[in-house]
Amino acid sequence: MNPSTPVTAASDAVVETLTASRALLGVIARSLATVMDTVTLPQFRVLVVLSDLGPLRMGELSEKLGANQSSFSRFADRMVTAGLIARQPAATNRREVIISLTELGRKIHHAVTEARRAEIAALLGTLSPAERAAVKAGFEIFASAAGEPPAADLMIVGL
Amino acid sequence: MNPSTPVTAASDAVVETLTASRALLGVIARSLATVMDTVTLPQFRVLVVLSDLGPLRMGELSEKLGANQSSFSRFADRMVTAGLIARQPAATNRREVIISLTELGRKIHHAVTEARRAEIAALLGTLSPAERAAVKAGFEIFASAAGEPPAADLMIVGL
DNA sequence: TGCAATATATGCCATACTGCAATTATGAAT
DNA sequence: ATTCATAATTGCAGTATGGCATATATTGCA
Repeated sequence: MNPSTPVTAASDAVVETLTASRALLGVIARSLATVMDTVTLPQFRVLVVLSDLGPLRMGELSEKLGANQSSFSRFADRMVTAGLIARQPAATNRREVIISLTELGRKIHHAVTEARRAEIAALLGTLSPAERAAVKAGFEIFASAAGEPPAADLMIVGL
Repeated sequence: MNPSTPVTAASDAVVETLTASRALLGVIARSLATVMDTVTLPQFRVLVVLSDLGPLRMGELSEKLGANQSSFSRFADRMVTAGLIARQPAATNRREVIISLTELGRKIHHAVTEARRAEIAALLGTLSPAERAAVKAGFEIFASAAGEPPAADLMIVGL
């Protein structure tokens, strides 16, 4: 088969995509490394969800995380003890409990996000403007074709 | 600030990169979803290492995984019981134990890799040849700037 | 008021993973 | 041959996560 056929060009693109995905996974992993002595991966996932969606009821939160409600209650215990989240009774309903990020929880989430952003910025900074434009274009096309991953999918790997 | 200044162009590229990284994380997560009832994430990481490097001694393997040697011995117990890996005494040295993938272990690793490849191929298949070329170019530039992530980094997230 | 539904928490228990210290088996060296 | 070093395992103990069934508190409805 001729290396310049569309089929080969397509599988080349697959290979490049897989390679790039490993590189990005490295960035993600390193961004997490600094906080892994303070939070576990599942716990960090909670920080992400709360950061994205704001304070949530216990039930809603456990559902978003795909966790058993009773398991999550104890899971929350540990995170409260660690000072990452706070339980507060709902204003309107005394049997509901609202979970929100504490300052520490917010700070940890921010640190990870920022580390990720900074590493990518540094990396792109080493490129020429033309290269950077090519990266932006390629990623833009890919991301719009792939769409945002459902939250449930990301939960699988705890990120 | 004018939206067409280099600075803005650069941060646009950062945003696109972060968005694409989430999309790729979704692909990775989904590829793992099917096997998560058979292996845990740390266990899958072992399959990856053995698949990349071939059979290894207990000590080498535990070191590559950043795990305590005694912890890993029991970790291996579970994986042997699950039929994912096999212990064999080394040919040259009766005190060394070599760990290798079983058929099942190999099959699971392959299933994940293949699922990942297939989803990306399908995704890229929806693009025009020009778009696909742009993706390939962008990812190629990014990947070569980022380099392969150290194995230790990937271990952090268990992938 | 009494009863059903809802939201959370607890009792109980099981598994995965982890580390430190001590043990066993083997190999290497003097 | 005895001693030292190396490779792996095991005893012991602890944390994190998970689920099922049950209990408690509160709300809403009849």
